[in-house]
Amino acid sequence: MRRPRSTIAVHAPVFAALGDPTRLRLVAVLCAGGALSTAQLTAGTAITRQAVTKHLEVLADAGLVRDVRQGRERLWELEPSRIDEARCALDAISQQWDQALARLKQVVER
Amino acid sequence: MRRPRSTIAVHAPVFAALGDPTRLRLVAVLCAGGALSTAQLTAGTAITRQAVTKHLEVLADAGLVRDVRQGRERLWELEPSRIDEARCALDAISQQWDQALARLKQVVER
DNA sequence: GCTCAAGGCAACCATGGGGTTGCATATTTA
DNA sequence: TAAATATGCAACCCCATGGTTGCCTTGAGC
Repeated sequence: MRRPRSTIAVHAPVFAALGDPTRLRLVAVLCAGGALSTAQLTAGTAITRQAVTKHLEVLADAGLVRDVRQGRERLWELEPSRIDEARCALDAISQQWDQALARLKQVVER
Repeated sequence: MRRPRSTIAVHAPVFAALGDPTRLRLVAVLCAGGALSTAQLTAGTAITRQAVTKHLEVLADAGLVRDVRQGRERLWELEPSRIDEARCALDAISQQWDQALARLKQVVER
């Protein structure tokens, strides 16, 4: 329970940000739709604009999303650089799991 | 903001479970160490056994981990079937992000 | 049977997170 | 300029979550 401490400190906030249904949905929408304003992202949601704003800022703090001011609008888009880091984190865990699965199979089939 | 609702409902809890540093560390330890007892997982931690138990049960509720009683011990191990589902979720999001990245590059390089 | 170690259970606490309302501010646009 | 739109800010609420302590139960080993 020692080695991956730094890795964990980096990746846990990303998972935490993705761990809310509303935020995961926002990410999905931004994946599909490019840059959208706060109002656009609020439309079709059952919650308030302020609540959506809070969620978007959580995603921004996790580095998953970025906001650009344009006139009176605040446009939100995926953060490309951080997204790749997040992908690496996911891949790392996937590989760990692969190895664990391989070990389990060995044990079972022995 | 409509289509991926069911997918999201399934995957968000998994990310939420991984979104805590303590739990992410527990998963890493179990990846590396096979089945370990609650006491073993608590050793080396700054928190109480009961706290560790709560975290492990959160992971179990998310389907990431499973417990097996053995004598007076409670052994914890990764849940193979659910782990694969989680991997699929991660891959799905990775692909979404890949597509989003591709679109972004097209826009930038245009 | 006794003793010790591993857990279970329940109560309790503090904080943070998800949401809301109300009102002020800044841009468009007619 | 006036009206309408898109946000910002701050206070406030409620409850889930991460943690703790205290005490009881159960299995292992002598």
